Amino acid sequence: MQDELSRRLKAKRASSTAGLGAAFVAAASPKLLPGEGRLALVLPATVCTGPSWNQTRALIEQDFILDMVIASHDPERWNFSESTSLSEVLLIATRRSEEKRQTNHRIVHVNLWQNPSGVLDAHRLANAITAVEPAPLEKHGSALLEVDGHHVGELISIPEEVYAGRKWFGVQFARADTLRVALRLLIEGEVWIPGETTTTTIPLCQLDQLGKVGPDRRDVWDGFERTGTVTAYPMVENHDTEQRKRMVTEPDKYLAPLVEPRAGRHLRQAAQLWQQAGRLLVAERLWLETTRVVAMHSSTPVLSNVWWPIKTDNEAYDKAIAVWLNCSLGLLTILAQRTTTRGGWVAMKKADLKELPILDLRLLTEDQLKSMSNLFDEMAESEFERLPAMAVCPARQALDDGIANVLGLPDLGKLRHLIASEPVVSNRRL
DNA sequence: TGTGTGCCCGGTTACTGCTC
DNA sequence: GAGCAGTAACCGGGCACACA
Repeated sequence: MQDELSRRLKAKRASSTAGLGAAFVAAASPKLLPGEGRLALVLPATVCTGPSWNQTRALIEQDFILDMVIASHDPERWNFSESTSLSEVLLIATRRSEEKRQTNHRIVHVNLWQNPSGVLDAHRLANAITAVEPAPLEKHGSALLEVDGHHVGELISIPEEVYAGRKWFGVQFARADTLRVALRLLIEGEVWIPGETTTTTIPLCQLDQLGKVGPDRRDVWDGFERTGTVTAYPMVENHDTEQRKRMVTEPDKYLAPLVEPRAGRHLRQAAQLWQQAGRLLVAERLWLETTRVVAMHSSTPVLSNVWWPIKTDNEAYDKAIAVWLNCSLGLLTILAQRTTTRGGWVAMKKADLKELPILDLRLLTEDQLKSMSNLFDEMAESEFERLPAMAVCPARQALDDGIANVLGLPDLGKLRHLIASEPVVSNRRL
């Protein structure tokens, strides 16, 4: 794995846009001390936000200290390299001896709302970065980047220890306040709405503590073939966002177990795969701009080609989790945990889904759990707007209000607006 | 032609059970 | 317990296809 990452890192470094990286390194990174060296890397966002994020960081931190992470939230250009259109992240790190490492090191995140299009623009932006003191994560306020009278991004600094055992959440949101809401929820279990002085604590746990995530689409393909004929193995097929508007779904296809393995493949035992079928479904890959629901509930256990089936031992849990993941707080956790491929084209990897922080239903009162389940039943047939319209979507508002009522939370309207206007969701510049 | 969605190749890594 | 083999679990990403 390390060898593979080394190869990919070197390949990526060689193909990166030298002008942008050089400009940032020259103007925007901290001054070097004698004996120190500097490294600028452009990496695919999948490397920083996907399941291999920890190996990537370990590789860099063998000899370097990460100083700055620059991410583009510009829908017109998610990339820094000329050779790709996929989302990328620019890292600036310093080779520093062990004794010179600071104990209170902070990583500066630069989240660009407009990605500079050339070397001269990059220089001006880099100079602007040096002129702005990053806003600390722990405090309020924004450190806006201004070039030619236009705000083109934000700086926020995050203590290194916040990232212990966690992926680089700092690249996931364009604005500091959205990031603060997400991190306070994920790390502290605190629901905080920007502008409010109080917070509400809710119990969270990992998704795999409440249910088991089922087989991926490859496994299903290696054990079954799809058919319109009724079999003992129902499935939910595809993710047409014009069809998937509700939290409730029914099987719409069937699976027939393979007798022989597909060419060049091992046969997966259908019975074994079927043991992992679930009533709860969570989107495996999605376009944030078009998607309406990220989790659904089926009346019977199913497998799927584009949804993760999740098997719990409690149908009330299935319904409550579907409600939670589709409300603004659940969506925020999905966005934070996502693997970015290109802008709003994102994936929920199995490893990330298992660790996804969700409401710990085991710690709710019986009445609260019943209310969550009832909320699902009441809203099962409601149609949701696409995520960019979630701020004005009556169904999403009703869902948020219902959750807030059950858990004693403040109004989540401001959070809906924040999420809906994130460029990765709206596909529009801030 | 671009966007959105789905298919599936060609693997690697993790896990498990067996033998010594 | 170490080493090994077979199997299960999992993945990146290129490409196909429908449709506007």
